[in-house]
Amino acid sequence: MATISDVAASAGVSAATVSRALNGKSTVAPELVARVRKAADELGYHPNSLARSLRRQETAVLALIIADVENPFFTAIARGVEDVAQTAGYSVVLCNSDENSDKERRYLDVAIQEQVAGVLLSPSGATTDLELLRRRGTPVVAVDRPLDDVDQVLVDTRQAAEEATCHLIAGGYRRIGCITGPAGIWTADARLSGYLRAVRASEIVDDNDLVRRTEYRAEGGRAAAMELMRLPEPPDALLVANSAQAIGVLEALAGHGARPGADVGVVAFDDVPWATLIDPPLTVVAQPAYELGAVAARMLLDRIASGGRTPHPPEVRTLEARLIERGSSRRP
Amino acid sequence: MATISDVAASAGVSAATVSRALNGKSTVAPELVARVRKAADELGYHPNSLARSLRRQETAVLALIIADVENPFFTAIARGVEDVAQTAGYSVVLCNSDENSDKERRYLDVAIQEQVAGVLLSPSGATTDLELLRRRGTPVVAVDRPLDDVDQVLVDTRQAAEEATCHLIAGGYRRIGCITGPAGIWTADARLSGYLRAVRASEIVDDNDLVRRTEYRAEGGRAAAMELMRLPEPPDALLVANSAQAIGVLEALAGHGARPGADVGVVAFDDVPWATLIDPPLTVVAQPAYELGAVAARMLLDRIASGGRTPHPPEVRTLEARLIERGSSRRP
DNA sequence: TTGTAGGCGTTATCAT
DNA sequence: ATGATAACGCCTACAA
Repeated sequence: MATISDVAASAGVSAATVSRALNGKSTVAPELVARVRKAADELGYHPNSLARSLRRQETAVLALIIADVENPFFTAIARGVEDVAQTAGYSVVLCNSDENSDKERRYLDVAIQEQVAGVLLSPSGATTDLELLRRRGTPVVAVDRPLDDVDQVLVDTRQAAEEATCHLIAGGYRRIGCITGPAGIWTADARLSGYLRAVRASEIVDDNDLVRRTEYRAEGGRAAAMELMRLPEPPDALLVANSAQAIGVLEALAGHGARPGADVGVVAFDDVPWATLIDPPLTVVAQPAYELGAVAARMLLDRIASGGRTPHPPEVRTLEARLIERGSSRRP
Repeated sequence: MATISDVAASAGVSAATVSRALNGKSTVAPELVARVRKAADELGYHPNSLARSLRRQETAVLALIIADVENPFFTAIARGVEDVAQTAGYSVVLCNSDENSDKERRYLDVAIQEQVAGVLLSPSGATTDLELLRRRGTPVVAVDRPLDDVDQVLVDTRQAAEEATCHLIAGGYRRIGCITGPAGIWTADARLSGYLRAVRASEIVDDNDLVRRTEYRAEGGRAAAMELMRLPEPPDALLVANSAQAIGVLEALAGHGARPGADVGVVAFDDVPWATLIDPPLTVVAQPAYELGAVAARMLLDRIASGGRTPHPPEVRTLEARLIERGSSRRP
């Protein structure tokens, strides 16, 4: 690996000049720039990013901490982040917090230790402590879930849940249940809140016992749906807050011989590729996941570029979700 | 951030002693070790990994280069890698090559430049050039797809394809088609080869025109299935090499009013969570993706630990896939 | 056993 | 505009 001094020697200048020429810093004679460029090319010189980072006290790496790598919603976010970061010359370290505050904290520690340039975080709990990052001046952007005093990119998920519930009501369903995520996870709370708002604004049954909170996994959805369907007065429709849960819910309904749409209306969050393969096809709330990641990455890069000079207060961008009506929320 | 000299000062020793004490290197007086530990704890000292890496010429980072982050098969691999790496104190940088040799090469460059400790790679083409990595002595492990002269963790995918095809033959299907990935991708070739082997060993129709190669995406699967179904003599069963393709295939079959199982037997690679949600449920070849990642990561860490002293020649581990028979490959 | 000193490759400061 | 020099934080000969 050629170093900066190799290039300097080859171009007949000092290492400092090479550095300046290659970084387009202060004014270097155009002729020297050309000579340096040529020498660097010939030697196949690439600056050692470790040394550079050590010196600059900052790496060209972003940390992306998400709750579940196996959830397509989050991988779509990751893709958005990656595409934007990539073109700006940044790498992305993907960290899987597993909806676990401890793991999340550990990854935040790693991020600090690795001196990443910025952190993208979808907080798993309410307990995220950003003090250390703040002290270092490392910018943070919250993705999909809010966080105090930092830039945020969210989905108007409450509005989406309300709309989805209204859609079920309009379809003639009257005992609508809600299966959402654990308390403390913002998206879970927001979806519940939107659901409640729609229910209460209408004449339909408002029964607390039709609400279930469970982890964002198939198993949770299955258990919740089974409980609800065993009720003396089971729901005639379900709003499901997450696609993994939806898998469990649909399995449970099948187990009960209840047909989506005809017997139990179903709307689930997140558009999944298999939504149209099942019968009837699944009505979903499609979230702009890729966009979420791309926008968040851009905000983070802006903060990084502005170098902690905080030229503007924390900003909140809210993207819209889109209801895609299919057979599972329609009586034949 | 406390540095090693802060700790040294606080413990009343030299920085060198702190380094040795904390790294458990050569013999340091037990009493001093204790004093250093205490000082380090009190100051919340964490070694600066940048400086350490610059000095050691190696980082505690693994690069994982996969073909598609949105494919659950690869995310499961990633999880396996991550879990193993994590417990060994390594971070993982996840890179998405998009089945694109250029992107792959770019990421390999990044890996070299970032001086990662090792690379896990599922090669997108046949053209992967490892010369630079080799020169640096960076160990490489191939995952899911082979690569010359390096450790490899593969699935016996040809065998699995053969078995799946035999299963279809045993089910009474006679014109079995095969939709596989692009030429040059090993898994695609191996699956085709297993399919051909089974077909040729039996008495059923062996027609080259029943084979289609297409990208590993839903769109590719859809197009291929449509073509096949429009044939004068369409297939009565399909072996599909990938779950994304399977989505397209199933959509195409539905479009043709062909029912999986009854009209067209279907077996697809990769067990997906929604396999049991569709009607009839999808017969799949379940690959041990998580295991694949975990085993590969362990092999890589072994190589790293042995520090290029190449104590053993390249090793190939082959894991078994499992056929899960469901309704889509059964005539009612 | 412990300390001293040099260097990993860059970049920023200070001269010139 | 350019060059010499120091420093980022750590590790490891080598010396004591």
